[in-house]
Amino acid sequence: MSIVTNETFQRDIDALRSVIEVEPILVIDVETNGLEPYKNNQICGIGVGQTDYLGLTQYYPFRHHQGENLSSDKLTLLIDLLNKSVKSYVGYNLKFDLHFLDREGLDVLSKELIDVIVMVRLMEHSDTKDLALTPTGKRNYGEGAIQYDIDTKKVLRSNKWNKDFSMAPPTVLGEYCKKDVILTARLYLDYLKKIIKTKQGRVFELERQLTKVLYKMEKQGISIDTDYAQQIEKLITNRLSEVEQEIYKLSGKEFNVSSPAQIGEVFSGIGIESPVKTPKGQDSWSEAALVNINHRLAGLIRQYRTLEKLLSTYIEPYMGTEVMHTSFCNWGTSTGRLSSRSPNLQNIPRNHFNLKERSLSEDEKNEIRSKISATVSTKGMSLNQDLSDDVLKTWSFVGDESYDSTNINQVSIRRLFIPRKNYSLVGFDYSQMEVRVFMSYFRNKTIDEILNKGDVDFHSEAAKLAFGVDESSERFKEYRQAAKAITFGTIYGIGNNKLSQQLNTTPKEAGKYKKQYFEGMKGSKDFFDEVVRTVAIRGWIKNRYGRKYRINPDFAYKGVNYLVQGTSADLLSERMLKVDNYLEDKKSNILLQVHDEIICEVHDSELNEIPPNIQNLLQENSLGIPLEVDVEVCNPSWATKVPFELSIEEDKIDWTIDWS
DNA sequence: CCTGACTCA
DNA sequence: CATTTGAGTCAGG
Repeated sequence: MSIVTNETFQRDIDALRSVIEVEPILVIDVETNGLEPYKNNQICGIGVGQTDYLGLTQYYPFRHHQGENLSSDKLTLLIDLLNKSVKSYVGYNLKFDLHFLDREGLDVLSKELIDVIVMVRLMEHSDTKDLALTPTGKRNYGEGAIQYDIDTKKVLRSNKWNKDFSMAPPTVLGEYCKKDVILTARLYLDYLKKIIKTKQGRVFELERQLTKVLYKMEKQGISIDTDYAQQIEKLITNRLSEVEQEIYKLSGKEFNVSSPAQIGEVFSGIGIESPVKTPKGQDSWSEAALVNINHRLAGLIRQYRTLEKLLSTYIEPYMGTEVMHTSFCNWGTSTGRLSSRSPNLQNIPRNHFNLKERSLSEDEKNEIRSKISATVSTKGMSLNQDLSDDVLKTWSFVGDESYDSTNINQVSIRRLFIPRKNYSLVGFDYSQMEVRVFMSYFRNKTIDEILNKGDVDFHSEAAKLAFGVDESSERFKEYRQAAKAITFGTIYGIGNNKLSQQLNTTPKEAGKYKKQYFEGMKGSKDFFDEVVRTVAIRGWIKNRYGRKYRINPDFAYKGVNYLVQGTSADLLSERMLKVDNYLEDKKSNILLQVHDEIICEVHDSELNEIPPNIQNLLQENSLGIPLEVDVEVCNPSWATKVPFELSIEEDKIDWTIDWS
């Protein structure tokens, strides 16, 4: 009997105390009334267990809407015991549970945190997407091991308790929670062995420490300018209905502009078919298709989609939110990158948007034409006709990174993100990180010369090496573009077909460019071939941090991408531990990570000292790759970036020096 | 190539 | 009828 009641509490907590005394490591899982610890959700009960899953498991119910809850003084007693005696917590997606427990007074930061889902990621096949507890249990131990989950979910649903688990009685939810604890413990022990056996101890240690750093970032959150959110919500809604009305007018009827099927009907009504097909052969109404339709309706639909997306993804979730807390997953990707959820703060638009259509000068039209062809070529499309003025005009809503806060017709999503009082947001951005890591895999004299040039344009250097041209050549820009496409194509593992689309040439021609590139970029071909050969033979490779990738030999080319992206990711994770350690006794904090950059809040009193030190910490690395980090101050918001400069305090200036 | 959020069907 | 699922689209790297 280990659904704890008021009557058995003393005996149960004594039993718990004695197992912690023997081994101060505890598996933990909380049940809650929702998924948002920083909004109104709370725990309704706490499950604990030994890592030996045949040992003790208990469920302490506190806030169920039916059945027997423990009195609140008992919650205090339990938390006190944990704070005093436990050294390590083990959990499945552990940060989630800890955010809730933190609010109940649990000491998190002085403990060792072990997230089993992170361990599972290190061992699973790279193609495995669903790492949730029950699918993982099923993969490892079969259907029987997770039957309890299926059964309980059925009960919860039939009673309509599935939206809010605290509606269920402790007898139902407690048993369920205990079984989750047991399954977590079993996975922990098994995966610990697997990680040791595959010699991934180092990368696991990195991930284990990273878990706490991410936890701190999530808890800190980032401040939102709620006034600005309200302001642009209104502006965008108004603009959206203007656009909507014009779409209805042009198409002669009202319809759901979000529905591709209905867009198809409207276009066929005015005798237009899409120049692009979906993989299934239907008419596509994607951006790449709409761009090629010389009709104002196409431009307005693009605009409508963008405005809708802004509202639903980037504005509504922020309304009335003073501080936004994301969740970083260090188990979400097959390469080892982080991902960010609810909300995703790693895909906030960089560019601003213009809400007012204006007539364009010839210069502006040409600017837009080149913007369109750039957009189109990166998506592998070609532009097959010139657009008339009324269509071109619909493009005036596309902005760039130069947000102007005084222009009331511009809106920027990054403008929502502001520093706390007495802080500045400072961005630290690796320049060409993945290219540098790629080159580091086949370092030789030629490559080292490029890597050590400092702030260099890699694509130009690659063009020079591969095609024997220099800046004086008339066609240098084309060659540079080709080199850039091949570098990224190789890193991403695209084929000649897709490469030829990006280069706007035939696959055969693309193959020729690629051959030239590999010959000029000494060592790159050997590296590429070696990766493909290894994956094809034995089905796995390891990156520079020892992270193992199990890859389907039919897609062996993916290996290069995994190595480059994964090594970059692990390198940044490793540096984040150093930065976190450095900031421990400071007022400043890391807030976000966006794959090749971190964003920190730096206290005014530390603004001269900290940015250069973080820059140095990020540039150092155990792989000896020459890395360049740009430091930019984001003031007054994330929308505006200015290169960092030391601010000189007047009393430190030596006025006796004659600068003339 | 690697993601996550939203919408429709 | 409510809920889940896959595809399509688009934001970031």
